[in-house]
Amino acid sequence: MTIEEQIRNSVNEGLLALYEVKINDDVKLQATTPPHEGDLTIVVFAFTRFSKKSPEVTGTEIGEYLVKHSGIVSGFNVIKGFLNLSISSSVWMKTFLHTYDAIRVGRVPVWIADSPRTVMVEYSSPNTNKPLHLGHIRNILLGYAVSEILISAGHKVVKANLINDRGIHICKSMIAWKLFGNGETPQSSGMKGDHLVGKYYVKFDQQYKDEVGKLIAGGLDEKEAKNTAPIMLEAQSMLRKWEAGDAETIALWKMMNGWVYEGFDISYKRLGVDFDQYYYESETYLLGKNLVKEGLKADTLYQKEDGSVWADLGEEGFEDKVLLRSDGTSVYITQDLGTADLKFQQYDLDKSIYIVGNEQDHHFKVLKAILKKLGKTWYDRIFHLSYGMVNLPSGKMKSREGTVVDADELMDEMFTTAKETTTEAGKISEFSETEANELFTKLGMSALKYYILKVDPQKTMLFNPSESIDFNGNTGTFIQYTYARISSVLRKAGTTDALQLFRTVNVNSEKTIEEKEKALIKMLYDYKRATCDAATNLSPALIAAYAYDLAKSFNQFYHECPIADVADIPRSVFRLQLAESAAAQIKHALALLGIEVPERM
RNA sequence: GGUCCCAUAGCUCAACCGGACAGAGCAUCAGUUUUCUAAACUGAGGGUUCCAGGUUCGAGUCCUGGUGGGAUCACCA
Repeated sequence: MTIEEQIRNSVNEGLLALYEVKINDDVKLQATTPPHEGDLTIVVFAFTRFSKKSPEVTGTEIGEYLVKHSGIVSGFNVIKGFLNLSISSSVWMKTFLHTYDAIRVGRVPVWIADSPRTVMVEYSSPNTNKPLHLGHIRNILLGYAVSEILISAGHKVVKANLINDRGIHICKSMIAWKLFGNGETPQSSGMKGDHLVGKYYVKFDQQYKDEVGKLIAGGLDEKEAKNTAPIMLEAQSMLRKWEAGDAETIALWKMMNGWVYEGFDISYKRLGVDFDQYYYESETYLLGKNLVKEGLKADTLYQKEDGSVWADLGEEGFEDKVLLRSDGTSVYITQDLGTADLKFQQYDLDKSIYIVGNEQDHHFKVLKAILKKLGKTWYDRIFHLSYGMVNLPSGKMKSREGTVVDADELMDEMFTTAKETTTEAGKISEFSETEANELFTKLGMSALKYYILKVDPQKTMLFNPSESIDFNGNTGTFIQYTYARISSVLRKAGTTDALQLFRTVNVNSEKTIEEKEKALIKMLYDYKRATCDAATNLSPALIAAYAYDLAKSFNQFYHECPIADVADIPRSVFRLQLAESAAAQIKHALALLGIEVPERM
């Protein structure tokens, strides 16, 4: 039973004994805020209606009861309606020893869900016509971290990537390459495949603008010019050929997509993320059509005279939505209906999470409404994890204005900055080149990942390229530094005869503990709450906040308390165990965010 | 225009289910190293939580109305 549960039970008993009431809702418990003395605080306003006494008197009565009967409360004070409880230090010691028992054998105690679920997390989901950018990075890091958090809570997670590998936008880069590429390949140009294809996507846009401009100058109105520009007509013709299975077009498509996948794989590997299941839209885009046909047969959808098929969403408060064009082809949402269904056919999913930007909020509401209409009982298990955009100081990233922050370039820059900063610090002179490069990668990626993941997913965030990303303060690097520091202490203690027994000796739970030691124990204890909150809210930001608080708490402890001191072996044993626990939890928390720790830096 | 989201220190972000004097980091200023890694630690200054009402013992948080910003409402994806 946790400390909180014990307190709650005792309070309930106390209310029964003192005022003869049984309350149904949970007792409000919170950590005592610093200026006040105590560990946990109960807000007693809610109980005054039972006691018929002032908040102060009520608090005092409950406090007295808890000291007498709970077995873990050593003292209390009441300020206004707040009952501040001090928990016996032996209770804190016992929680720590319990934690350390697990850590000693390589397990970090985290929150585990009562019943494990099967969850799909779809993330990344790129188009195959351009390289990944900063927006994708937020998506990918969120998807990976959310998956890892759910896995650590005991759930079975399928990491999925739905690749948008077909459609008019893919044909645009294909036609531009065909017209202007002169057979250029990643090998011949030395360009990463996704960047090469992206180059032709840009080329298409330039050429298209050019042609539209000339047509307008030649007397056409804008709409007409846009519809009749030769390169656009060629792209459309290419899409028709693709859909008809034209061998030459398919070959070109396969070749160029292959380049893109090679490029993406490199980026994914650098980001340290992986997938269990790939879906390709070229293979799933027709599935939705069948659902629509069934819906039409069942009369849950309707057809207009021109042949187009619609969903009536009046009841849901939305406009009607077209699902099949009058020419019988499917639209974007139709494909999504199909893949949503496929996911549930393939896996027995309790939850299907989509990591997709908040610009698609409306799309997902409509998607669920249509699935409901089609009689898919699982429609409610779909969850859109809607995250905010990443903006620049100048505003939105725009590919046409060239303000997009490229993922690979950004990672390069992070590496370089890590290298410069580390070289300046001058602590790694004995590192081999390979070791040094590994370290720069760990530090650079950590700075980037933490910077993005510490922000509440839901919120729009700002990225300032000129200020780049910090390595001091509330950063991934700071947390890694704390880990490396602990490693250093443990390493040295491990080679000292008198101290190395910290790994085998047991600490007496009746030992007195100092303020910073207790603060650290409380932080360590808090990890279960943090992992619980992160898993239930699907928020890596909560893990980031925890990791930072833990690191800060350790640094304060480190500053004030000698850890490895041969003059006081029993004390050092305890502190080394504390340090080892902090290191293990930091490592675990960062791993949930996809961040690796260095042993030295 | 309809719908949805957002607004907290100069800047970037916190604040669990409505709880105490709204917290960190960066930046600014002042300190700490013969001692376990100073990428650290300690301290100072910095706030009408966009505005106006309301609910409540208590509101940054909930409700109503404004202001400002963003997204979305295609036989685009």
